[in-house]
Amino acid sequence: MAGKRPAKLRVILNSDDTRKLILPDGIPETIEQMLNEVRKVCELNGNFRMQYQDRDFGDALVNLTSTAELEDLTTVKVIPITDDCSEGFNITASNESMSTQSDDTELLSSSSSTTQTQLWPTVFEIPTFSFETELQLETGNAVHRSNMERLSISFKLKSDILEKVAEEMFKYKAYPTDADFSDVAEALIKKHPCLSETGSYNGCYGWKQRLKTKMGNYRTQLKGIGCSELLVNSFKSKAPADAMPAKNVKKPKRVEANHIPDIPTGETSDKLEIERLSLLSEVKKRNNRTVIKSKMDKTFSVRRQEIVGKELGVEELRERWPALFSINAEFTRITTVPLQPRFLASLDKHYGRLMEIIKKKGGVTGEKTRNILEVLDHVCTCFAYDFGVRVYLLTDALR
DNA sequence: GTCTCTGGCGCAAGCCAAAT
DNA sequence: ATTTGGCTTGCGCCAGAGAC
Repeated sequence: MAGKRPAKLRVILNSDDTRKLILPDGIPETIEQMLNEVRKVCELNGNFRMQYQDRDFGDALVNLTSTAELEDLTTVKVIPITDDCSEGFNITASNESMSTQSDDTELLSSSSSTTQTQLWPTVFEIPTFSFETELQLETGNAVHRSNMERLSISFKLKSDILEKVAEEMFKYKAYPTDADFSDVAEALIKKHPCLSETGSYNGCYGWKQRLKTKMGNYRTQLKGIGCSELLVNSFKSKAPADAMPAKNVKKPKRVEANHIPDIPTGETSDKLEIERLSLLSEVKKRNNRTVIKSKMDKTFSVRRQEIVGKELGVEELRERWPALFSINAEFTRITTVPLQPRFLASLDKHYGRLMEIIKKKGGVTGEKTRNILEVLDHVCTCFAYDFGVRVYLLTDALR
């Protein structure tokens, strides 16, 4: 809100440099005046633009397009613009945590609440916390620099840190690995040394464990509000009527080629046959991944019964379960691991070639084919169970 | 106005089953 | 035996109601 009342703003230049900007004449009326004021007080050179913490979005940083958005005690952030129009921090430290992420990326990622659209970063960037938390961390870091004293962490502080970091991690992965958690915990301690802990070799083991717990709780929370890709993995989604429904659809162990799970409670072979028939038409529709995914999940048990019990041939199986032979859809269905398009394309190619060989000759053996099978088998072991069906069939066909 | 009680809610951590 | 992930538990915060 522009006005003539004196105002104070918190200006973030980088992680180690946050300043207080006093505006005796109030918040300027134009962006240009605002930029000049910051440039003068903070002694900045070069071009930059600004973002501010928007209360409407839980204090997330939003591009500043009008000074009317600002009020007394607002936190703003300076985003330098280099000559080639790309953004980077040439004012001070170039590795500042938020600097390399453009706000466009931030906006896109925050709007994508149910999918991980970005690859895990080489260097994980710790997000900006709430004003209160940042203030405490800033003070804590200053104390830590002078006497190595660690910050006493309140419940609220811990909670805010875990929440924001979990949100940031979720942008990349719903199920981060142990190594990912290590990366993030280390990044957290690196950015805020006052958070380091005694009792572990790198001072961040506790944070790693807390983040694991938080991520689990965060997933539960998201499931509660209907995050589809997490619901797929929950026990309840497999058989809602039972308290421990996972018992009803037993997952196969590794390399368990003859795995046959029971039909879930509340389902019958007839009902699942109807689902199978509807799948035949669903696979012909475009952009129908969600429906196919759901129906394929539902019919997993009967499918396995056919494959293992009835020993269907490849062609017959293809006719009955066409979705099983659509690699992209199937892979996306059975795994939450975001796969790179190149990787998928390569698998698609291998799989296509194998199918061609089998179709033309049947029972073909050979070194190349075996190598391809090895790749597929590895992928099946690493990523999925249902996909193993294909490897099982192909192995069978090549005998 | 303020103090106390209470119920609801959110959270981190504990627990347990399943997978490896 | 260890790890992983979902579900449960218990603690603490907070808002609202009621007593003084």
